[in-house]
Amino acid sequence: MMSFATTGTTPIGVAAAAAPARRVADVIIPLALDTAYSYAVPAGMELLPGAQVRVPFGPRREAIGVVWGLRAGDPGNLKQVIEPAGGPVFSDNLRSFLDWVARWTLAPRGSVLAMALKRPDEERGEVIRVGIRLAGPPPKRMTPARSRVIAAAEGGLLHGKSDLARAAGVSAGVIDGLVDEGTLETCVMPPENLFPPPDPDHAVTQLGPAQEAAARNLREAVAAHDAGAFLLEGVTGSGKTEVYFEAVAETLRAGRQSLILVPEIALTAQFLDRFAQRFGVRPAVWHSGVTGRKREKLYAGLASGEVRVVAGARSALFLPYADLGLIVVDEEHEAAYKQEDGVHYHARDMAVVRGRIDGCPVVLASATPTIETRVNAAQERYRHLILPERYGGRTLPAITAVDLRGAKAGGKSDDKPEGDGWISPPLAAAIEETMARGEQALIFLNRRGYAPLTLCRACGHRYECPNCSAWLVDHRFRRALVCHHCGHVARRPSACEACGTVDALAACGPGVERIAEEVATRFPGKRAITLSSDFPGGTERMRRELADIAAGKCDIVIGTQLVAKGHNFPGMTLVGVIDADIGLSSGDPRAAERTFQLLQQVTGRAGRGEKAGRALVQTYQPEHPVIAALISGDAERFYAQETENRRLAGLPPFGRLASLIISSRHREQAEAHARALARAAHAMDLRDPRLTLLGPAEAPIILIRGRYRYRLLLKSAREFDLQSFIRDWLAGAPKPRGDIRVQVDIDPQSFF
DNA sequence: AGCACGCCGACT
DNA sequence: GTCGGCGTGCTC
Repeated sequence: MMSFATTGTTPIGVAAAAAPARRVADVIIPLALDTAYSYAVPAGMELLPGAQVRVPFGPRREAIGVVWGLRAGDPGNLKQVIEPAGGPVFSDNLRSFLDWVARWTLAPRGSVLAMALKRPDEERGEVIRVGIRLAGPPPKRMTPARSRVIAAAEGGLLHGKSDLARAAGVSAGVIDGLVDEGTLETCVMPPENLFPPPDPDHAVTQLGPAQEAAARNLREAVAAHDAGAFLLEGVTGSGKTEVYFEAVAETLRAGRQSLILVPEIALTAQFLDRFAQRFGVRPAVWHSGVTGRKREKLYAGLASGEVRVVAGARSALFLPYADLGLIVVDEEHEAAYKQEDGVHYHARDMAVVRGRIDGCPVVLASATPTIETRVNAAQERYRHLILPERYGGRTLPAITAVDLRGAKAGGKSDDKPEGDGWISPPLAAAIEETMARGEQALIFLNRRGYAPLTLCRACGHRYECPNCSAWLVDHRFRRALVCHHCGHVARRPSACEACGTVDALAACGPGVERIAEEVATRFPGKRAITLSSDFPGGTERMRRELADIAAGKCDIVIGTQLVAKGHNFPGMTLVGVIDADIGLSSGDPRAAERTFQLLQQVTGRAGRGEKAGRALVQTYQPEHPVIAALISGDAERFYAQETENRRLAGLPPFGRLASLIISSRHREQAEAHARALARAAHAMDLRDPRLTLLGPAEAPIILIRGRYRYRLLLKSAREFDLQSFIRDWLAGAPKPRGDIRVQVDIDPQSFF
């Protein structure tokens, strides 16, 4: 059944000839396996290192893997490579990069390879596209629809059938009729060129002096194949995009490829059109939603080098480029660059590594760079390019705090919201004024649902998630209680589940739905819309609503962090923040920085258009460094303080944070193993103070996709090799029994 | 990730 | 007796 009988033995007829090279291929299979498996290379088979091969795997399976190395050696009774599998050859650079990522993330090499092997499912034949062109005399009976079609088909050019029908405003039936009459004829259209080459000199932009200086630096780095990272920092509207477009242009002139990494939500038509204005065509786009034939063609086009510029989400970083000459990471600070399932990696950092390995510059662009990137720039690991000015002298919105503490803390008591409302009198007045001027207002509250806590008025029972003991959030619109950690959904009961009292559920605290209710009663007749990630009707409907808002068809927008990024609302002149303190006490080491950036982004939504904007920020902690920095606009000082805090706490970028994720299908097992590891880590703290166990010993266990997960947080001094420590530790720790898995996330971005 | 092997409860 | 549930471990 297997080929053991013949492997290692030369077929009789060839035996007398010179001994054939005995070659062994070490192959990585794109499964969660770290080891390379060795296969005999049959005599006469041409194989290069990095080639894709079909190999037997297990008793009755085949797999497509990548040759990680070729060596001379005794094939013994190894199985044989079945055949080369076509597709791009993975270059030495790419394999080194994938190895590096696997080592860094402690992920199996096969899992990392799988991210680069987005293999087309099947080689499918070219679809024949039917074209239509004008061929004969006008039809005997002319109708208005028919004349429109003929007018649209004028000039003898080829038209796609559906395109032509759309252009003429008729159905395909009219065209079929004209084909039958002989006026039109069908023919085979040449395959569509999906990726027309961008033209570096299509529409050269006039740059300001600071932009020009930055662009010159980037052009030189591209031309010199200078493998280094740049931080390109500039406030919104300072022209960062134009500057890195110049680096893309230079890469195009050199005939090499550019990768522009963009957070997936920012891959909008707006961004692509901006590229098209500069380069004549839209860039190729890669993200999880690009599927089927388009994905296959793009994959092949990148590997052949034919596709010159790709704009992609983080997964685009792992593709087999033929000749990568530039990587741009736009909006470097975006948390979307962190992959938190499967292989845990941060695309921004991996981009810098790929640039090193491939020998090309990496540009990190942001208006609000993260602390780690700022420090890398300050320590001159990254070169720092600054665009200090906003285009056209437009000003940033004026931000004021609304002190909610009331009289006892010295604030003005009349600033507190009345009764059971959440909108304070100053904010309400500001909304009134904005409405009176016919402008738009945005009310921001980063909390989905109606109320974050539900309890029974009769017995005080709190509704908690049965899986992870987090509070269940009241979603009145969906008539459900929802766990925001694990997604558990329960019907909203009418009687208390503890004491049975009917209609005694009390909602505590505000969520966006509750604010929407308050807006509806306080501003009757105003058109209001609530935007959050559980918006009913999906992305398509959301997109339409956003377009309506931009067109001014809405007076008041109530939203979660969804409204903070990406979308531009030109008519928005007021932003009200209901609770700026959310997130400040979350225990997340990045809480302050995160909150600051979020509030900066959302208040920055005011006054993007013609008219100046302002923002009112409701808070119980007006003196908190985050709020104070936001009000004063002194971001630099805030970052300096926050950097110092991190240094004192030994957190990134001055140390490393890692979380061990322990997961099992059985809650008790996950708990027991996590406790054992925590004890081991604690013992390690005492022996080696460079490594510390952080966070609450009793972290919640949460259920994600059928597995209970526990997160153990560690920090270590920068020079301490956390990865090798964890590897050794896992090797020495009592073997996890059962279905327990341990994963590692270096520099995790979020903590519950 | 599959797929086989194996160890327990339910059935012709 | 053996069919099949899924828990466990291996794949050059």
